[in-house]
Amino acid sequence: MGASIQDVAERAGVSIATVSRTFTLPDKVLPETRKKVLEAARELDYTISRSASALKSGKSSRIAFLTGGELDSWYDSHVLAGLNSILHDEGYDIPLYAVSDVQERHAFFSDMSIKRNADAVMVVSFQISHTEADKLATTGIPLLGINTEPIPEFSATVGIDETSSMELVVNHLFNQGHRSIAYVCLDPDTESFKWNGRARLQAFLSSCSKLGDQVEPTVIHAPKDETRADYALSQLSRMNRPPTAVICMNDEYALPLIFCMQRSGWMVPRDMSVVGFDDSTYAREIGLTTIHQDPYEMGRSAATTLLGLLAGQEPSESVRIQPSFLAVRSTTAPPEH
Amino acid sequence: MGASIQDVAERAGVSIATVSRTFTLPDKVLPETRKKVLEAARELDYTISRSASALKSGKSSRIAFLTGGELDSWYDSHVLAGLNSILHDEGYDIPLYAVSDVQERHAFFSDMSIKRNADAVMVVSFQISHTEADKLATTGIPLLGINTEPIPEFSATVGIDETSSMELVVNHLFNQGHRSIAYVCLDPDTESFKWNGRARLQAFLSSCSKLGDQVEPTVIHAPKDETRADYALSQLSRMNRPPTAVICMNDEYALPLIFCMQRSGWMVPRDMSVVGFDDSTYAREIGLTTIHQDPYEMGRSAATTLLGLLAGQEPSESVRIQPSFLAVRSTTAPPEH
DNA sequence: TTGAAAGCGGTACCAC
DNA sequence: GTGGTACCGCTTTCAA
Repeated sequence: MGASIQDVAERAGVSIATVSRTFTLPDKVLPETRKKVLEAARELDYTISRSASALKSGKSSRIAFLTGGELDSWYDSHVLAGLNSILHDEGYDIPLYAVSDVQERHAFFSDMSIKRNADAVMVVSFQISHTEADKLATTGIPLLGINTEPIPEFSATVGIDETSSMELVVNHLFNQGHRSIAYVCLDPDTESFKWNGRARLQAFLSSCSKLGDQVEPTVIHAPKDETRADYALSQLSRMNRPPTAVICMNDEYALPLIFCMQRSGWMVPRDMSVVGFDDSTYAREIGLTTIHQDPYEMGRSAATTLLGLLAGQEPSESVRIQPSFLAVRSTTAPPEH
Repeated sequence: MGASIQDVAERAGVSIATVSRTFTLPDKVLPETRKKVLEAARELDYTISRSASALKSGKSSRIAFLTGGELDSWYDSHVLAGLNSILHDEGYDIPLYAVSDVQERHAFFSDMSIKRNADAVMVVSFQISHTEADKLATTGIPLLGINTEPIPEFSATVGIDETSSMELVVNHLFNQGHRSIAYVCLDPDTESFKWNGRARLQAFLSSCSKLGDQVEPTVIHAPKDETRADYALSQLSRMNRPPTAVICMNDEYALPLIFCMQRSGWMVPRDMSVVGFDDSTYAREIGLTTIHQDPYEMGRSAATTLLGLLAGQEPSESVRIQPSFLAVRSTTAPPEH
C-alpha cells in the first residue's frame, strides 16, 4: 500500500542509500539531491517505516513506562504527558506497563518482554524491590526513576525531596501551635505498589521526632476506596484526645476528608487543620494548604536526562530534586484550645 | 546482547522456523519440540523482537491515540488507561499524538507519519474536520472515534448520547422549576479542539428550545485558565435577571464555580443550582449533580471493537452509545422566588 | 511436523 | 557525495 524507500529512490532517480541519508543524515546529501528526494517522497506520500529502521538500527524506539496500578492518578498521568511532550517528538513510543496486582508484577519481571524491546525504562511512583531492580538492570538499558527511591541501579532519579517537604508541613503546623498531628495514608505494606506511600510515612514520623516530645504523631491507615474519608473521620472521632491537624498522603485524601468533615459539621480549619500533598486538581480553588509539585515538569526533566543518557552523556547528577514548596492556604490555622 | 531466534534454534537443536512457530502458532509444533524450544528460550532469556516481527508481518503493532491538547484531562487519561488495559496485553503500543496548537495539528495531518506506522487510529475527544478525516482515511487503516462526532470515515464511534444526556439535565432543572438556565463552556470555536465542547452547547440549546418559550437559555463562554470560575461568576452577577441554574460543560468548570460562589457568599443550591458533566474526581464527595459516564470503560469498549475489526470482523454497530445517567445529588434544588 | 530460504524496509559500511 | 550491498531478526511459503 504505502510507498517504500525503493519507490522513492526510483522516482527520484537515486539509490535507496541516498534516500535513507536524506532523512537520517541530511547534511551528507547534496542540497540539490535532497530536494529531489524530498519531492519524490512527498509525491508518493512516503513515510519512513519505524519497524524497519528499528530493526536495522537495533534500537526499539520505545521507552517503557512502568507504574503500579492503573494509569488513573493525577500524578502519573501528568508525568506521562510530560514525558510524551518530549519523547514523542524524538521518535519514541511510550508503552505503558501498568502492573496493578502481584501476578502482573511477577509476570512483568519474569518474562521481561522489555528485553531488547525498550531503549530505557521509566519507573514511575513504583516501589521496586532490589531483586526486581537487579532483574531490570540485566537488560543493560538506562533505568530512570520518577517519584521513586533513588537506588544505585537507576541511572537517574527525578523527584521532590520527600523528607524536607514533609518537614515543611510539620513545621508549619507546629509553628501554628499544633501538638498532636495525624497522618492519613494507605497502608504502604499491603495496599499499593507506590513508593511515596512509604517514603512520606517515614518522613512524617521522622519530622515529628525531630521536634522531640513536643509533637504527638498518629498514623491512620485508610482504605483505597471511596470510603477512605469516612473511615479516616471516624477514626479521628473515636480518639479520646483527637489531633488538631491532619496531614494526608495526597490531595486525593485531603479533599474528600474536608468535604466529609464539613458534612459532619466540622469546620476546617477551625476544628481541624488539613494539609494535602501534590497541589492537584481543585486544590487551589478550594484553598487547600498543600505541598506543590509539578509532575509534568518532572516528566520533561526525566525525558531530557534520558535523551542525554541515550546520546552517551553521563548524567550530570544521578538524583535530581525538583522544586516543591508548601502552598499555605486556608485549611490550616492555629488550633483553638 | 540479547539472544536472538538463531541462538534459541541452535540451543534447542531445531530450525529458526520452528522457534518462530513455537511462539506464534504453538499448535503447529509437536509438544515435545515446543518444550525443548521453550526451555532453550528460557535458558537464554530470549524475548521476541517486536521490530523484527513487525517488519516481517507488515503490522506496526501501534494504535495511534490522537487527541486535542495535552493528555492531562480526567476524561482522556481514563480513556487511555482503558485502551491500554486491553491493547497492551494484545501486544499493541499506543503512541500519543497530543496536538495542542494549530501548527501541531497541521503537522500531524500533513506529514502523516502515522502512515504505515499505525494499525489504527483512535480519535479521542477531538473535533476533526472532514478534510482531516479524509486524509486519515487514505491510510486505509481503521479509524475509531471516542467522544467524537460519528462521521462516516470512522469504522466505529464510542461515546455517550450527548443530546439525551443534556436533555436529562435540562429537564431535571425544568421540573424543579427553573426557567432561566445558563450554560458555561469554553468558546468551542476558538479555545479548543475538543468535540464535546461543540456538541454539548448545541445539545443545551436544542434541549431548551424543545421546552418552547418556557425556558430562557444563556450561554457564557469562559476562558480555559484558572480564572474561568471567577469570570463565569462575574458574568452571572452582572446580568440584570440572573438565571437560577447553571450547567457547566464539565465538572472541571462546575466544581471551581461552586467553590467560587461559596467564597462570594452564594449558597449552592439555594441561590443557584449547579450541574456538571462527567462525574469525575470529587464530584461524588462534593455532592455535585452531574452526568455520569465512564471513560475507562469507553476505552475498553473501543479497544474490543478495534480488535474485532483488526481480526477482520465487521463492526456490529458503527455507533456505540455508552450508558450515561444523571446523578442527582445536592447542588440542584428548586429555585427560591 | 519440520527445515530451507526468500524477503519485510530500512541502515551503514565500503567502494567509486 | 553517491551507489552497491550485506545484513538486522523475524514470518511464511514451499518442499521434504
